[in-house]
Formats: sequence, C-alpha cells, structure tokens
Amino acid sequence: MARPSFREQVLRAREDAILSSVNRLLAEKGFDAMTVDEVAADVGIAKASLYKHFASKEELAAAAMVQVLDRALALLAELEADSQASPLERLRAATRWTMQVQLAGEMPALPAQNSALRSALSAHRVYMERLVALSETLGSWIVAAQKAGQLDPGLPPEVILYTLFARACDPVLGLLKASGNHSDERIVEMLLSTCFDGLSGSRVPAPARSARGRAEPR
Amino acid sequence: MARPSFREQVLRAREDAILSSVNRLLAEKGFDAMTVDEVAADVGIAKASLYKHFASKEELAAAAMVQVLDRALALLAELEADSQASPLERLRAATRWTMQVQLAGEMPALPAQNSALRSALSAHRVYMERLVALSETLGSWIVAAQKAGQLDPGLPPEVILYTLFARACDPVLGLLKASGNHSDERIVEMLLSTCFDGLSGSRVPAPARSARGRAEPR
DNA sequence: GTCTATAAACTGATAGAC
DNA sequence: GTCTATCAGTTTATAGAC
Repeated sequence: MARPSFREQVLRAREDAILSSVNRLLAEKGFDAMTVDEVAADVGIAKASLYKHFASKEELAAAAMVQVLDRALALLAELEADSQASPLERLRAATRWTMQVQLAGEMPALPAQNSALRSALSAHRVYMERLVALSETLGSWIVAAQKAGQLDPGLPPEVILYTLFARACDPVLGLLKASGNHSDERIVEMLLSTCFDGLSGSRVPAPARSARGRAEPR
Repeated sequence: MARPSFREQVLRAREDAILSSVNRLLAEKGFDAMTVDEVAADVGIAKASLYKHFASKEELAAAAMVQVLDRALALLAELEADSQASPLERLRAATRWTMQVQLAGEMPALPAQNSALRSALSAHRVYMERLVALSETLGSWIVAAQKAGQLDPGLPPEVILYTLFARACDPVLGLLKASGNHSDERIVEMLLSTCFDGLSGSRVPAPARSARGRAEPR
C-alpha cells in the first residue's frame, strides 16, 4: 500500500464507526432483530453508503465479528507474552476479558444453530481463519492446564473450549446486570467462579463441613 | 365442564400437536425465525385453523412455553416426593432433565433481552405464574443446598437460579451433539459436571496432584 | 342445513438490497 | 427513494362432516 491517502483514512475511520455500531446492536438485539436501517441511523450515514462498504447484512455482521476476534487475539498474544502466568491463569484472564466485553455491550451473541448468519460465517474465510487461530491458542492452554491438573483431565478439550466460547455470551451476565443488585466487577468474579469452580464452589482449601453424605460421583 | 365431547377431545389433541410442533420449531430456529405458515404446514392444518386456537404468534409461543414449564413443574413435584434425595441431588436431577429435553429438541431458547417475545411473555399471566412457581421451588432447594454446604454459600441464590435456567438452553449441548463425538448420555453427564463442579473438576476426593501452586483464590 | 375446516387470495407493514 | 420479498393476520369461497 503505497500512500494511505486522506480519502482512504476517512473511509477507514468510517468503517470502524460502522463496526462499533454493528457490534453494539448485534449484542443488544441479535442478528435477525438488527435492521440495516437501524445501523445506518446509528452511524449517522445513509443506508446506501453502508452498501458501499459492505455487500450485505451478513458481510456487515461478519466484519464486526472479525473485529472482536482480532481484539481477542491481541489479548491472547499479550497473555502469552507473560511467561509467569500458568495456563489456567491465562484461561481465566481470557474468560474475564470476554465477560467484561459482554458487560460493556460489545460482544455479539453466538450465531444460533439455524441462523441465516451461521452459513454465511462458515463460508467467510477471514472469520474462519481468526476463529481457528483463537481456538488453537486456547486449545493449547487447555491441554496444558489439564496436564498440570488445573483443569479436569476427564473432559475432552473441545468441551472446555466450547464452554468458554459459550460463557463469553452467557445470558446470565445480562440478567444479573439488569437486576442491578451487583457491581459489574462482582458479576464477573461470580460467573468466573461458577464457570471454573462450579456451582458447588471450589473444594480446594479444606473439607470444611463434610459431615453429610458427599456429592454423588461423576 | 359437563361433558368432554368428542369434538372437544379432537380440539384438545390438535392443540397438543400444535404445541409440540411449536416447541420443536422454537428450539430449532427461535421465535423470530419461526413463521406461522411453517407451523401450520408442520402440523398439517390450515393457517386459519391455527388462529382459531391462538390469537397471535406470541400467544402460540407462550402456550408452548407454558407446556414446557408444566412438564418441568411435574418433574419437580416428583422429585420433591422423593424424601430420600438431598437438595443437591434434586437440583442435579432437574438440571439433567432440562438438558435431556434440550437434546431432544424440545426446549425453546430463552427469549433474548430485546425479543418481541419478551414483553409479550412478561404480560402473560399464566406463563409468569408458572415461572414464579418454578423459581420458588428451585429457590428453596438452592437455599437448602447452600445451608447443607452442597452449593457454594458465597453465591447469591438468584445467581445460581439464573445459571440453572441458562444451562437449560446452553448452546454447548447443541455444539457437542452436532460434533457427533459423544453419546447424548455422555454429553449430559459432562455438562452436568462442568455446571456443578466447574471446568476445574470436583476436588473433593483427595488432593491428588497438588504439587504445583494451587488455583488462585476466589 | 348447519357448523367447521381448508385453501387461497389479499392487506399492510417491514426490511433487505440497490 | 424505489423495488421486491416476506410475513403476520384476515377474508372469502368451497367442501365436507354430522
């Protein structure tokens, strides 16, 4: 790219504005309920201008999701650079980040099984490439954490991976935020706890009150 | 109701058939993507006949969800009748049931935050009454399980309740089923484990391989 | 003959695409 | 701003059950 002309910079900036709006609307209402008119109104441009940037509603959503995946990949790179952190600490930090992004209203919902979006995304090269990169890094951390006994070695790694993806869009976050009874920080810490330690809670410290019959076997 | 005439029985049976179709379609595609024409075609009746039974698409969905809630309430009553079971065992059994229903493709997705369905449901007396009844029973089990040290007493009960509701619609179930690598039974048991014991796994039995630094504090 | 289901056409509104 | 498709909901005319 020889010269980043002024015009190109303007287009670039506008695209970023569009993607921010799309991500927020995608998080708020989901793909089906989000209308292109709404996006245009939110960005403050004409609907026709949107179609100068993106060929379809699906393209629009895919580009927005690629943006989020790129932010996630940048975070993973940061975490990987911290050689002090254990695999589990990295996974918890990554999960905490996704929850914070969701609370900020910037995490688009997982495309539902039969959404029109799903097939479009599977066919989207850039999106799939980012998704695979993300999965591979997370997958390596998961396997390492299992080897270190920090994650249940009885679970197939893909089950843990899918669960972490799902928790990034967990509706519980939104329900708790809507209830207004807890700070964002507390919500994140509680859900991190339920995710990694379960509803039963971590039993690590000591067999505190183990008088009664213990939990059934897994 | 003096006599359950033949005609009434037919209508009743047809309503059941309709609700079954709606629940399946609701689980498959969600409320927005489901069309009334589709429902009529699936049941094998005319669209006009549908509107003889239900005044609107929202009414249709609400009735279907009430049916599911009633099935759930019946299960809770059964579990409550078993005086042997601990609160935790009851909660696990109830959660297992919801996962099985979801795997069977009969669990409608949680209405999204901004769905047109959400406000309709909040205004639906019967639906709300069932939902409250369900929440109260589950809530009492949750509090009892916390008192018995079977569930993390540091979590507000509503956090646990919301989490159990969310797990009934957990997209991880569908992802794992689609991957085809595990039997339905195994999927349910794994997700029950991640729900109650967390991704780290139950640490109850013994401090097996605790050589390395232990999990960070909650 | 009366009641009911059905198919099919139609309306109005909305949304994607250009 | 226009075009077209889709969908919720209604209406009408026809056919069949009792």
